[in-house]
Amino acid sequence: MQISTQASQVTMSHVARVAPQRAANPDALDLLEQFGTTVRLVRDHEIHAEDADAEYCYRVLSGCVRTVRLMEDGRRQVGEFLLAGDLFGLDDLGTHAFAAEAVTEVMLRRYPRRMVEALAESHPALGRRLRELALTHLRAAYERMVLLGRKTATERLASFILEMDRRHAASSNGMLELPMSRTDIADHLGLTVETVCRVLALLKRDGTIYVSRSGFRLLNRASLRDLACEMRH
Amino acid sequence: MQISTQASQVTMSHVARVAPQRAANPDALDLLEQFGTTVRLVRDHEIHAEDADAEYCYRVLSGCVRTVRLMEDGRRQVGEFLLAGDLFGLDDLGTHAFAAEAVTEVMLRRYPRRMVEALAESHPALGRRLRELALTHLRAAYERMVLLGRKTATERLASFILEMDRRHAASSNGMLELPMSRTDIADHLGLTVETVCRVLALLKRDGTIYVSRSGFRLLNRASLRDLACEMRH
DNA sequence: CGCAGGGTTGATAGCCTTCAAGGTCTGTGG
DNA sequence: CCACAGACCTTGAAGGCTATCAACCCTGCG
Repeated sequence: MQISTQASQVTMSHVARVAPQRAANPDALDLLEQFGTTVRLVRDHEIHAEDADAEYCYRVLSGCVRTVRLMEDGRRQVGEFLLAGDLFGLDDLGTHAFAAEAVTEVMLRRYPRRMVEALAESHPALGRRLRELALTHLRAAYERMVLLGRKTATERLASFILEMDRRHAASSNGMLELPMSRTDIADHLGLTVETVCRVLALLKRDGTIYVSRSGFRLLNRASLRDLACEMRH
Repeated sequence: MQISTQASQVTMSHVARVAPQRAANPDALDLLEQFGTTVRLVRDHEIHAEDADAEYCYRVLSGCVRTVRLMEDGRRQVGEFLLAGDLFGLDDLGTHAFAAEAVTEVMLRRYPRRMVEALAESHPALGRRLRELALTHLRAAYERMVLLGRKTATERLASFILEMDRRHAASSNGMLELPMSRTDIADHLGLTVETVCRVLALLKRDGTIYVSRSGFRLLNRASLRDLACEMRH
């Protein structure tokens, strides 16, 4: 295990919040902090396997994580990408439905599930927060069902780029840096690498986005929103 | 509104449980019962709209409900089918992400969300149960992402039939009666009606299932499971 | 410098959709 | 009781979107 566990000396200020909140109104999730351990993982390291007992849950401090489901014949579905501030490993009951892997080198804060559940028992606010979190994820999952079930390749890419732009608060100088490969994006959107490339080339030609190997620049948000076929947002 | 609200005289014995449990270990959800109202709705009646404030949640007593998302150009995604015993309307925070409609004539037990949330505050067991429920739905949602993102038409149908068979406890004489139309099934699986028909015809020719207008008979479960491409179950 | 892995582009194929038409069932009204 | 209308289902033919196969490019790194 190439995990470098550091002493649990992380103060609150170092920990990205799940949702930015007023300092006066601390997040119930902060309760977990005292039981957290910080770990650093190299690129492509498996954080937990499919079907593994859900011993821990995690918060991404930096870097990017993907959740993955592999079919016997090699077909792959990327459930989601987790960015700094995101929690994962809480959406499972006994065992994880998806594996989790480091897309880039990542720093994670790791919490024992057993401890989380115990805390939730004694702190109703935490229990409430956990349910709220599950419901937020559920809504995102339903949204993705529409994407996977009914949207075209172009619509999927447009939706994906907008979602990433929305989540990626820290986009330096208007550039949306995306750490995952084209293959990862394809497996997330139910497409192939080639289709992802072609659609990105189209959007680039249209002047809708600028595309480089590791990122995008959104040149025409209105056009993207039209393409994404979403009513809200 | 063609809702016939009946006096709240339903005793526990009339209410299907979400998950069958030992009578000695009552479900925390039973707490809601005293605040429930029974309503009967005709086929195709809208139970709640997309984006509607989530005022109520529901338990299906009999019949079938679908959750639906409509895109501007008419494309439709059926989120899920709810059968007797299933709860819905709890998976939303402020507003419903999908509309809900009666597939058949349905009897519903309706509970005010406000009351549910209040009860969850004072009864930790209920809060826990609600989170458990959300996580169960979340797992199902992730499973469906694999289906929509990576499975072929045949695999989708096989998975669907097996899922329905699993959930539809009361299948009289081995016949799996499905109340929803081919169009509903298609919109649930990200396919067209025609494809659903063709694949069903194939499975029938193979001798895997028997198909009639309103139901199926599973003749070869092993074959179906192979086709479904699921490791578990 | 050469290699390996990811990215891009082109040509072809295939699965599913679209369009079209006919079939079947059900409920309704004469 | 029967005829009819309409909705749903089924099947066929053609087309399109995306996948597959293949080749080449680019970049980072040993």
